Amino acid sequence: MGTKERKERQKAEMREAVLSAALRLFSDQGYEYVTMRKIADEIEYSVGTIYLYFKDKDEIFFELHKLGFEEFYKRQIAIQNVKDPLQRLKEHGLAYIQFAIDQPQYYDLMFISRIPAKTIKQKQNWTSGDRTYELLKLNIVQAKEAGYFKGVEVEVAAFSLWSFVHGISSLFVRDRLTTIPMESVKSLIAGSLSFLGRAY
Amino acid sequence: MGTKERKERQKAEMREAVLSAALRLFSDQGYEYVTMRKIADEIEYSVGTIYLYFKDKDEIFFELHKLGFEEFYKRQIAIQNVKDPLQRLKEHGLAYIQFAIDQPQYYDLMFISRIPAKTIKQKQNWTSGDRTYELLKLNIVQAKEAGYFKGVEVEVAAFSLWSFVHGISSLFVRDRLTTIPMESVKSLIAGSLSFLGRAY
Amino acid sequence: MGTKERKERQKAEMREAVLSAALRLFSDQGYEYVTMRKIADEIEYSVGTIYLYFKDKDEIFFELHKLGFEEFYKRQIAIQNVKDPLQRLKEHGLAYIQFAIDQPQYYDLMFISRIPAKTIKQKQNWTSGDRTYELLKLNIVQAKEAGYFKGVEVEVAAFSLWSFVHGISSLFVRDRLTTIPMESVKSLIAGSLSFLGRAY
Amino acid sequence: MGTKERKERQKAEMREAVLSAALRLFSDQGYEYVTMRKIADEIEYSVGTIYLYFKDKDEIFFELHKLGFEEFYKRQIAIQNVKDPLQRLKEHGLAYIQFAIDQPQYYDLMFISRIPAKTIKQKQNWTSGDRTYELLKLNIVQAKEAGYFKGVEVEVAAFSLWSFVHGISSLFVRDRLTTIPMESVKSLIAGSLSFLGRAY
DNA sequence: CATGAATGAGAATTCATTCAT
DNA sequence: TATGAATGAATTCTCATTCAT
Repeated sequence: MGTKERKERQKAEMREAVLSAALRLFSDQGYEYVTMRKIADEIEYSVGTIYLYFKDKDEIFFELHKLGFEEFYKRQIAIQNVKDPLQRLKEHGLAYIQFAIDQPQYYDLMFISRIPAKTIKQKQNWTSGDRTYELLKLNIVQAKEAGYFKGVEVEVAAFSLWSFVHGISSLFVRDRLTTIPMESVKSLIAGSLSFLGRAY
Repeated sequence: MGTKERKERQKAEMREAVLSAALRLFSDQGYEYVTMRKIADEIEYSVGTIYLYFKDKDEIFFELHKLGFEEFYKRQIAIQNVKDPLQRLKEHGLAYIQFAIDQPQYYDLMFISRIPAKTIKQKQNWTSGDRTYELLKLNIVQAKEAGYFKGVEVEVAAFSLWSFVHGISSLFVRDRLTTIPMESVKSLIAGSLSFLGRAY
Repeated sequence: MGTKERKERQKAEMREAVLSAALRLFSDQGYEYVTMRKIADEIEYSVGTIYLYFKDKDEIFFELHKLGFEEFYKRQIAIQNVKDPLQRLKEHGLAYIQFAIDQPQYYDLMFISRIPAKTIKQKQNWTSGDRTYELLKLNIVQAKEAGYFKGVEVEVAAFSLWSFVHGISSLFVRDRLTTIPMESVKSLIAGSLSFLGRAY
Repeated sequence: MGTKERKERQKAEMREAVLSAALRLFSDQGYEYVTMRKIADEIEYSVGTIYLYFKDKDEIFFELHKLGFEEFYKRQIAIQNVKDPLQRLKEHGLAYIQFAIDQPQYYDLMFISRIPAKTIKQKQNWTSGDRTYELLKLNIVQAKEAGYFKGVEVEVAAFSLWSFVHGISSLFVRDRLTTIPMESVKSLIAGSLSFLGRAY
């Protein structure tokens, strides 16, 4: 019977609808502004219905967290097929920032926002964060083998690169670049990345 | 009679007590989770008492904002007497990060947190932020005159440096460095700064 | 299925319950002393529940205002089919006072109480008040045509009659007639009206 | 020693200052708007000081009540020396309305406002109100003896006259006469009184 | 006499969550 | 599955009143 499957698909669709509404609201007005009622209004269901799909408000945000990290890690993996180690490293950084540009709400949620303390289970996500960091270090090691990063410890290089892209991303996501004309932000970012390249 | 003076001192102390409790809570739990009651409990006074010293919740956060930027700018200014342009630039970055390390709660409030939209008066503070950015650019121009940053636009360099120190600071402030043993964080930061120096 | 209808009826009943509790309290204790909690206690629901039916406290009082004026105007209209102009005028006055006697709480709300300044929309209600006044003047004009009110300006007559019935009504509504035995109040009022009739 | 006297005078002056500030605020924005702090600000003393002169907020309004009735009764008495009974009666009504015009805050407080239930002692004031009513009836009796009010019971006539002047006064005090151009209010009132005179 | 500091009680309003239908 | 009704707990803020100085 496909009935079961259909039901599951419907269930999944409903969950997605809730999540995307929550993410939209979150990004529009900030975490504190998202109320269950607003999510319900957004998807045109009653408040109670949401509780059929999610245990509580926290679960919604935990799920968003998870989805964000999945999408994020997927992009990181996609980079790994680039052959040249240095090129791969650059693409890595670009992909990181591109994620922040494409999905600022997720970036905010994942790397900037304070998440309700209750959610300890996040361990799981951080694993995902850690995986990314390990990937970065791996790429640096390989770049070193190819002759780059002479005299720089792997840890130091990894931390530097991460800080750099996170700095750019969070300034972007939190609109701290209002001083700078929006049109030139992209070229500015590109410039910054190549400037950093001088240190390799 | 020093009566009047004493009273004023007491008044100032009370304001300070409220502010420091608020800052502590704010940084622990985020703006939206700090309630007047929590602040009152923290200082062991009744809620109403806070209203004798601050008009409303916003005023407390506005005041913290202001104090933070004052301290921040003071540190920036202190650097300017360093003669060598490159050295000055390095100290500039170090001072920025040092502020985040010494005053993580302020750094959070000033550069990471979403601030209540109401507070428009903040212009004043952002001016302070802008002043700092102008200072950074000035220092870069002077470093260029001394032969550094060849082939790098001032804007690009400024943005890169700012992103870098902000990245480091916010990873530190938001405890994203738990992976890394706390003892080595300092040397890691130093290493990073000198790594970036290779790009000048 | 009458389910929908029943629900709507229930909703209407709840609104009515809130309104009637509010009116009762309002008239007992005055607008400023009626709190949402008191209304809630009165109807034995939680405070929050009231907000499911009314946007805020003001809306409750605005609604009462509206209902009061509707009932009031309905009574005025009913009089208009009396043929004889003088008789009509007398009935007009009687109906006015009768409304105050039947619905002292509404009368209080509509013609005596100070109403929250916010409620500007009241225009709508005052229009209703104005309509009544216009009706009164019309009736006087017609009574004049029938030979009454000789040598008295319409405006003066209208104001006099209005003052008179309002005076009676508000003394009654605000219990200023305690001196007078309640049984004889009615005949007193009747006597007053016929006394005034001598002036026509 | 005049010391004691001076002290008492000062005390009386202070009480007066509080009372007049309270009355001013009361008339500006309504009873509920008068807070102890606002009274204190108005007289430029601290809140606590008021409690040295008045037991609590109620006492202030009770006192105002009393003063109002004293002034009111004084005016009524002043009329009594008019010889002609009818003329005296007319002056009586005029004086009543004039009081409402001169002291709308007092009139409001005394004859319209709901007073906090606590204040039961008001008996005392009502005595004053009663005295006035007795005076009115006395004047009517004397007017009857002079041939007026033929066929009208004293009670009815008294109630009618009182209702009439109270109606006028309260419409005036509560600004229900906005429809009517303020300039013509006075002549309107005069007209009304003489209109009523036709019924004597 | 005068005050400034402090507070408890209470105001309107919001919201996550539950539950009978 | 979906909902609408209901609520308790929490929020910010106000105010009459007390009291040590």
